[in-house]
Amino acid sequence: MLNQTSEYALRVVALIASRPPEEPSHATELAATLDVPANYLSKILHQLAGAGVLASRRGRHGGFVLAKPATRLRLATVIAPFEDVAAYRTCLLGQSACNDRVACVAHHRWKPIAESILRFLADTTVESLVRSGGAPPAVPARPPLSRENPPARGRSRRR
Amino acid sequence: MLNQTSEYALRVVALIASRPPEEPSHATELAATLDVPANYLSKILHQLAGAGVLASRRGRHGGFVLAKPATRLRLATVIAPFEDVAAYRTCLLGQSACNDRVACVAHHRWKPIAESILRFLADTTVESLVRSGGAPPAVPARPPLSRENPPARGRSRRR
DNA sequence: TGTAAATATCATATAGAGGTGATATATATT
DNA sequence: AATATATATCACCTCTATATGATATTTACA
Repeated sequence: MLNQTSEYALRVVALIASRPPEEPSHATELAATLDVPANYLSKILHQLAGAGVLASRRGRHGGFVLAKPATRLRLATVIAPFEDVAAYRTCLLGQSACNDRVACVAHHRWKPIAESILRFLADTTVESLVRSGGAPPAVPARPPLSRENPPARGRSRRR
Repeated sequence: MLNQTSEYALRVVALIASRPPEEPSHATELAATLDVPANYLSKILHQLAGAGVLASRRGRHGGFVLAKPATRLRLATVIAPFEDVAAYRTCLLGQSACNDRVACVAHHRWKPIAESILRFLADTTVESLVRSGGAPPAVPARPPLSRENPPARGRSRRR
């Protein structure tokens, strides 16, 4: 779904966000914890610092911290340096001329899904991920797809 | 979203499906119509034939037709040879251990979206795309995002 | 002031996606 | 049987994501 680099970026930012901001995290330790190539992660961290997502400090007692509160960090912002997020707005079939007026054959069916992806990335904060951990959200503010997603007639007998 | 090859596959299958099945479509003509590299498309067509999506006939008056009715061709089937569709079921953060029990921090928020993508690919038929063309579905079963997407409250006074 | 500990940067490697070009093979028509 | 018109197949090319490894630079502290 996302490219590898974006995945690393999200994971490392979430990890940093889960730690007390007093002492910065070291690149090598982060890499070991996440089981990600250290040198590669270094460059990602550097790019995230350049993008204003992280702040870095060099030298002894250096490391990385969030550049701003996790409550104000959106997933889209974190992956923006590595991924063309806006591309999800575009045509499923990769056609340049595809919009509400001149649409590819999939446009009207695909659009709501593309929008839900974009909204997820644009609205979800790093804080909300870290806060809930792996647990289901305490207040499921949004009954996920209730009407857009009628009871799956026929083929899925879920449990 | 999809890789280039999958996009070509969907487009070419939709194009073939839009034509009378009596006379098969030629690879070179399809490539020209879709503005896709001819040699590359040839290989894709061949793979689609191998996958049972298309039927091919060699020699003069040869070409490609659908191997079964468009009503029974799902998008997921068309792209399956080129894309690991099941990967969308997996973790947004690429973590191998991520499911309802042991979840990554994004799992419970991401899951409904991943499922809507999978459902779209698994349920949508080639016929439904071709039938509607680029037009919005005749019966707009779904008022797009009225409630899920409230008027951007608050933080939007940026510039 | 020297040194250890950290980030920053440079140079290179590798595999796979996407693409090109040429040739082999099958088939309908003459 | 010959030929034109198709698909099938083979060999190769190029660029980018994903790394790997080494070195340079900054900083805190003994």
